[in-house]
Amino acid sequence: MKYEPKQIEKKWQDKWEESGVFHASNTNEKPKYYALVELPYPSGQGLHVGHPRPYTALDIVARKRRLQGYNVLYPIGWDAFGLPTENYAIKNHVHPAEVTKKNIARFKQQIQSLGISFDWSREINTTDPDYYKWTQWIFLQLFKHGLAYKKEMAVNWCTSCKCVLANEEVVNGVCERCGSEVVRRVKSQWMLKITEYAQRLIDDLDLVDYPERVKAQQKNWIGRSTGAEVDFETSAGDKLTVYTTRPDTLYGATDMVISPEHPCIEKWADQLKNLSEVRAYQEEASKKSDFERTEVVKDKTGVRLEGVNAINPVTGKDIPIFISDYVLVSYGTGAIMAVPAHDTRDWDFAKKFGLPIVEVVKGGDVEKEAFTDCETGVMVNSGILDGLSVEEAKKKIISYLEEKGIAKAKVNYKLRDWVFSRQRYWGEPIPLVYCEKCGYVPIPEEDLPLRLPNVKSYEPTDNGESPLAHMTDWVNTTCPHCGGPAKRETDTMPQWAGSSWYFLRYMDPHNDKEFASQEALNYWSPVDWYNGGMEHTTLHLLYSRFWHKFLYDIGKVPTPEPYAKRTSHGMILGANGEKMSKSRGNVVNPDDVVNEYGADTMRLYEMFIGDFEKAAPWKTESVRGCRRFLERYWNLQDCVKGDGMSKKLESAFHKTIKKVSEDTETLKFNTAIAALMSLINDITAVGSITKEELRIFTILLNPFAPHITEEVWSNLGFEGMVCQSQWPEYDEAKCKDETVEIVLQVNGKVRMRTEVAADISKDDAIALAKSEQKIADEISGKTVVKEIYVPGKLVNIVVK
RNA sequence: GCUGGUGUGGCGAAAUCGGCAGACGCAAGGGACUUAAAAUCCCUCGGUGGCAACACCGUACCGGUUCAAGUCCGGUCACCAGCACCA
Repeated sequence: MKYEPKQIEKKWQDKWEESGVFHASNTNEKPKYYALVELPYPSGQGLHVGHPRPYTALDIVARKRRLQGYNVLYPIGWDAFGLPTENYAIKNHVHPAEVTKKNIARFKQQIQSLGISFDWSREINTTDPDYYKWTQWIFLQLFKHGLAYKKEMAVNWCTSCKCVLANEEVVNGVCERCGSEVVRRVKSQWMLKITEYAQRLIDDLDLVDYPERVKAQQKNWIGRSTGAEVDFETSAGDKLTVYTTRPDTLYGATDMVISPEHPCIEKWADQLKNLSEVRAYQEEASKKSDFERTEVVKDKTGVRLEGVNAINPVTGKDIPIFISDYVLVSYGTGAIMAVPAHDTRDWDFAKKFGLPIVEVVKGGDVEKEAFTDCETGVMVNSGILDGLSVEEAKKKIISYLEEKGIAKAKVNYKLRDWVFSRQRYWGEPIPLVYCEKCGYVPIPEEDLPLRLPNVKSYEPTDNGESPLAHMTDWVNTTCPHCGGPAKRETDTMPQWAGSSWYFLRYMDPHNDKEFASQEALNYWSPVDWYNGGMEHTTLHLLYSRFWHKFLYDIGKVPTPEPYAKRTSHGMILGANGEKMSKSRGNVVNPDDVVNEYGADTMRLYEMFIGDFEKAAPWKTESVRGCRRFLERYWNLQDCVKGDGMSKKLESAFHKTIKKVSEDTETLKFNTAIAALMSLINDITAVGSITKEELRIFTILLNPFAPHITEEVWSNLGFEGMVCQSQWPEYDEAKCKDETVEIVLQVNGKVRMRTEVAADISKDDAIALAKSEQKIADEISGKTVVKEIYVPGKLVNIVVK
């Protein structure tokens, strides 16, 4: 009997689907387990070899949990709104919904060929009106709670997509998706107040089990800093407020810098002697893209505001005010106090403009460079602060200024609100109408979903309006509030909307009364294990935590955090170690691998390739090794002799059960497979296997290679399917061998190895070592200083 | 610059608490079987020296702690990812 994956894989996939073994139940006595992978975007290229890596990994976890007696939810769906589909539709004159349907069919067929144990009865699709009804509903709740607002603001505009991008979607000044230039444009946009949740998004990271790098990256992105806002009197008779994290250096503030967009400039326009110069600088700054403005290497530029000065509140001195584009209007108050001696940017600026540099923290040479160390410095030239440490000085100056009413402690975040509107067709319509009398009014919840109308052309427009704006029939409507004429919002939601809550829908996907029932939410929440890509750490992962916290606040979900545990997989690279891409010509299609080697080999190889969390290059030669292993396993069917556990293999089996059980919990699939390979080497050495041993081996291998193990299971005549059997237990006592090989060392150098009883005493072990001729020769004539015995490992005799 | 991470054979990689460096697999070389090839099975496989037993060296680099360091500590270099004029 030869191993022919083609003949068995489809057969078992059909049996699993027909029998519904992987369908989760919402009413079950068993403990629940919710395993989740990021729902894919069904692109036109189909699956590539990177997709199955996380799917297989959590499939192993899901299958193992079922064998351990859990009621497992392991769902899948499609995040199908988005630009690539829309662009393809425009180019080829097909409806995006048609493209989406086709792409999904292809993805589904490909994923199913891998034997992933998804519960297909809960499949969702973010572009399905029955789904986006609830995306719109959540948006309306955000709106009703004041967390969605419209704002005229400078936004990132992708020149090629002709669409606004969120800050998170701009990478190195270009569009994350298409790589085109991103410019600033002032537009009125829907915003979501994610900043209101900034602190909780940091704090609640303590509640969850995420990799350190994910937590660090999120904290970094939110960018909390503590400091103070300080008011400076100006010669114009008003106040200029700055934000600083170093209030301790206030005595060293010798000038002020405000951003070119700062409103004070308009206020002071009449008093500025060099207004035209100031205007010219503002004009220049406004033309620059964000990327140009934030390039670090470039020289500082700026213009002094002639005619208005500020007064340092502690030294009483007049100090000049500059405008410069190194100060951002969108952070803090858009104005800073410059302390050239203790801030590198202020130092550069002061050097360029010949401004004084006053040292107020001793410890460096401020003529050579800014001294920014907060740990070691001591305050000088600082009146009431002299002699204090930086930390002490911060506290003292803030309370001193607070008493005088000119400062207050302040926390700031780098995180900005989420730009939520897109000027494109293929997204969820924003369910609001604009009425001249009533303003923005939500459409009634019972009218949801607000369906995307069929348009003839999806072309984005150059004036920045959504293609929906041309559909006057659809746009013109009546105000749900006053009944007067009104216009629909024509922007759509960003792609991130649908994926910000999809994991909740899986819990109760066919509910038409609620996004999910309370019972389902209470039963399944939270997601027990969520695996996804690192690239989503500051996008999807942060956005969905925000939405979930909001739903928690309004009493709709039972837990403050959506995901109890998050892990991240590494990318699968081309054979040349580069990222797989069409242009590099190094793309491997999973269909080809499945065709040639079978899905089980494909799965096994993807798990064996290396550290799950690290990137790994694909090597087709290495795939063979996994196929060989499966064939050796297949051939064990011909070597079955006897029942029960054989003495020879007992401890090897217990050790392997232990190793595989533990390693699959810690993402070490590669070493779990290595352990199974070792066990097969042991079995081959013995020459035969009992039926019971093969039964256990089959269960252990089942989560990794589900098809071949079902076939062997049925060939052996066992009841039911392996995937419904029970995960084997190991006995710690039986994991130990009776004898072990230990190393005999002299002065830490290995001199020889010997077999001893596992429970040998220290004295006996050392005596045994000394009785060996080789060791005795080494130590003779020397003084024994120390004797070390590490049970099961080694004896070390230290001599002088 | 800041944050997090990585550095081990020809290659992918292993190595709970500091305790045999290189498990497992790939590739390569040799052998068996075969008319032959493929497949399979067996052997070798970090470096240097040696006929050999064996010895010495070896986990990016320099130093330290320790009976013992890939692992801990201090410093340096290189690479990867994220952030970056955020005051």
